[in-house]
Amino acid sequence: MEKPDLPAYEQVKAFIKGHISSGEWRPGDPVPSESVLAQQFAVARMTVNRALRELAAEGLVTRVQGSGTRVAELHRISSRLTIRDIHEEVAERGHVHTTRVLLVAQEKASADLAQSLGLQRGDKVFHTILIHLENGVPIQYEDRYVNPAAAPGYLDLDFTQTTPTHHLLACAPLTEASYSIEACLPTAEEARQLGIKRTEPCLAMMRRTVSGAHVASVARLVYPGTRYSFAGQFQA
Amino acid sequence: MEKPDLPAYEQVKAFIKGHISSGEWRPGDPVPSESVLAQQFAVARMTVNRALRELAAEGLVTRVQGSGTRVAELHRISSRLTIRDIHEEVAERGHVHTTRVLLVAQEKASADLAQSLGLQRGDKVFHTILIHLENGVPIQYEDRYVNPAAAPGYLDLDFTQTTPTHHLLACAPLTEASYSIEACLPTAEEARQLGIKRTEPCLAMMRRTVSGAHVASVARLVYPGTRYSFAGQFQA
DNA sequence: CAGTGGTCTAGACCACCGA
DNA sequence: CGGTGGTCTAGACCACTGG
Repeated sequence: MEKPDLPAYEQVKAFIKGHISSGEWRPGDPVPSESVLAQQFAVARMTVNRALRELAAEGLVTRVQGSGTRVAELHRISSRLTIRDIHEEVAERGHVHTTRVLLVAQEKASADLAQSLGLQRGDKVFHTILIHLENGVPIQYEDRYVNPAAAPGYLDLDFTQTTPTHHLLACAPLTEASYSIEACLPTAEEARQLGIKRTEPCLAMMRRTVSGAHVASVARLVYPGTRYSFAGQFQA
Repeated sequence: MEKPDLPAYEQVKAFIKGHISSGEWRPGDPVPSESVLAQQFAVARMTVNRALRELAAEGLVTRVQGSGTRVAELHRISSRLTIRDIHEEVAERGHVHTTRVLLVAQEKASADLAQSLGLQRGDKVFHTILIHLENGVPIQYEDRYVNPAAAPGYLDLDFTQTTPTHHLLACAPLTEASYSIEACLPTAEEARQLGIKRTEPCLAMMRRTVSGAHVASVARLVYPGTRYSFAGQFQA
């Protein structure tokens, strides 16, 4: 009795999922129409519609108006990669997060940086460099530029108490973000601050966040390869 | 006239999204109740319900039965990382994908491997090692173990014509997958086959796929850091 | 208790597809 | 053309929350 009274639309979903994951219905095969399923389960078509709509959103089936519903070609495994505030992430592991502040400054934007932030060359930008530690061990080197228009009070923060991410999310509502992850070797300075050898590979994430009309911030986050990994999973 | 007749539920979603991304409604603020919005837009409550349900699924609002709907704390930026068949990925860039086959063998599982695949130590497993090339340049070293129960005919494939991923998806419907990405240095053999120096950092993805009751496959995919990166983006 | 969201119904009209 | 999915309605009952 593990499913006392699953909602009807969940029962329909489970029915379809079962046939798909058992291999009985193969990619490309048609799924019974909404009206057929509605009769079969003795529920309203709207209920079946919700079930199929959610399965489509999950990528398990594809739907074409006028044509029908089919089992999706599962060639793209897609999973959510979640990027979180590092303080929360460490705290959730039951560990202690501390921050070492290396630089808090106002600078003039270089041509490249101005481009990234949507500013003019020479415009003022905020620049911080921090080391994040988990139980005293460095796990991230954070080199960040912030658009003053998005977070005017940024430089006045006490970064040992608040992470840049936390403040930026609070004061510049996030509308868009992009990132890329690659492998690299640390610079001399990064290696020194992270306490690793220059030959130790690292994960580098470049992240750019947009808030409304402004690019809020661009950051380069370097993680020692032996102390960090990105993980995720996918469930049908 | 860019939105001739957006569906009603989309209009409600747009209304809410607008207030959130403009910063007018801040994280934690209450969103008008379903009945209020239904009156305001002169639509049925079901329509508003769908709008709010989808916004909740997108992570923009949180809903608690009996309490209400609130603007979500946007502390987790979450985006879809899509894992795709490398052949498709290369083909989509308009490039040529080729494969170099280094090993196709049947082996006895070591204790560790048996554990990963859900088998007993000494059970037979299939093992392949391939190099994937994009326009003749090595971009991935694929070291894969396959559970014979999930893909009995695996060893008979011509891996210069079909990728393991492609065959596995076709013959063992995917129900679950997990992965982790980390930075590493290549082994001597990996470096040699990829044509890189042993000091060049790489991205390594460990991937484990499950099909129904079986673990179908575990693979280690090594990418030269200078030739590959994972990228994604998030849109509010 | 009144208000909220969670679910469901039995209809309906429409746009679209394929034969 | 008939069948499909896309959307919508005006009700309904329920479980849950908060004061």
